[in-house]
Amino acid sequence: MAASARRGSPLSSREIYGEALRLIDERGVEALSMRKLAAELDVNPMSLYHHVPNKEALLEGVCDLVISGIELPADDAAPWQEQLKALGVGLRAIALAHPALYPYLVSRPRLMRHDTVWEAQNRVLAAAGVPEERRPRIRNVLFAFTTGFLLTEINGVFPEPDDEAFDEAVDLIINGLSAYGSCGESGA
Amino acid sequence: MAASARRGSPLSSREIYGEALRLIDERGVEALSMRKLAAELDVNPMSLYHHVPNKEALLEGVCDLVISGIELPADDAAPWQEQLKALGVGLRAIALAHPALYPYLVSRPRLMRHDTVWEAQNRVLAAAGVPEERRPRIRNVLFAFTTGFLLTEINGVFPEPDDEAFDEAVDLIINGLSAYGSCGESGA
DNA sequence: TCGGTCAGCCATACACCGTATGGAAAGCTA
DNA sequence: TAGCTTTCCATACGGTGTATGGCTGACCGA
Repeated sequence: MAASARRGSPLSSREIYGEALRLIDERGVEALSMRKLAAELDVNPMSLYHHVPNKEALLEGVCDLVISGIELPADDAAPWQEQLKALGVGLRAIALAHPALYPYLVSRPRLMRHDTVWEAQNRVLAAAGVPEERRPRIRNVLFAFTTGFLLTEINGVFPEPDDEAFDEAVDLIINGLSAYGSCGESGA
Repeated sequence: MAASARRGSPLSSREIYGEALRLIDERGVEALSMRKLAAELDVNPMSLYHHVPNKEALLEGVCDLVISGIELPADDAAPWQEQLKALGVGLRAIALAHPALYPYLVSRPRLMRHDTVWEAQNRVLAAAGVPEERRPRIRNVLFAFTTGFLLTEINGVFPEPDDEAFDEAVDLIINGLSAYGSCGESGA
């Protein structure tokens, strides 16, 4: 492996994705360019193309990097209302950690199809008493509501990052889901 | 007003916005460029800048154009559940009519602060029995959920445009809101 | 040790983008 | 007719993503 003329070690796609994420977090998605990224890595722009097919794939890789780092609380002992909230908090943490990337992140199916998120949300729905055959669709709705709320929050459409709005949103969903169970057999 | 060398009548910002919207609907937001737009209008690219300060403002104007065309059903006689659904249907119509623009549309405060939408949603919350002091925040949540669902649907994250998922989403919100009223004084 | 192979890197170039600048042309007012 | 304003356009600059093709140095079988 020919080392870069300017760097000691050769590039890796992991390193590229990491630096791209850093740039996005710092200056926004549209400020990211292959040239700037290459400069930041002390490398010729075209060198990136030996590890990443194009910019689209670069962003995809950055999304994967973030998604792979998701850690969701999985406390099956807790009542489903608390689990639901914990799930929301987990997703919100990602949104707040990478607000610039988040709109891009939720605009592709990757996050939605992520196993950890899928299973966690499905588990909550089961605990809430949602009949199995309705779970997939309701879980899609739940996902859409969650990311939609976070997007709106991130985009600054709310007056400001608003913890109370978040609580209100969680409550609204909890109340909504309660009706799907056997009419009131809630835990907590 | 000097007429264009190539066209009969002079440009107008309205005409520019309209054509831009057409291009966006046809080929997507990122396919829109000042040059292509000018070509479509049979005009020199720089001519656009006499009616629109920059591309950012162009998109803003396109959003305003779409928003100004919103027609929401305002049937106060109907039970709030039906009004809520009608509201959702109205917003969904915009999303489905301009799927390419929609993500851009909801990423800025314009739509959220739109009077017609604001008042209609607030009215529904009032009819649902939500206490007045909690209405603004809950209406923000409602807005976020609605646009979030539509965004997810538009982005093709769902298997396909899914009317049943939409119904499920509406039901979930209705159930959620019902808990805010006087515990069960629902119409219809 | 030698020669071949090849992954990794880079220089150049192309087409496209948004738009700053400044000048030409057409209409209105006086 | 003179001047002013509005509209339009030609040119140019610095940025973008990336196609193309050449270089270089590490590895490997002989």
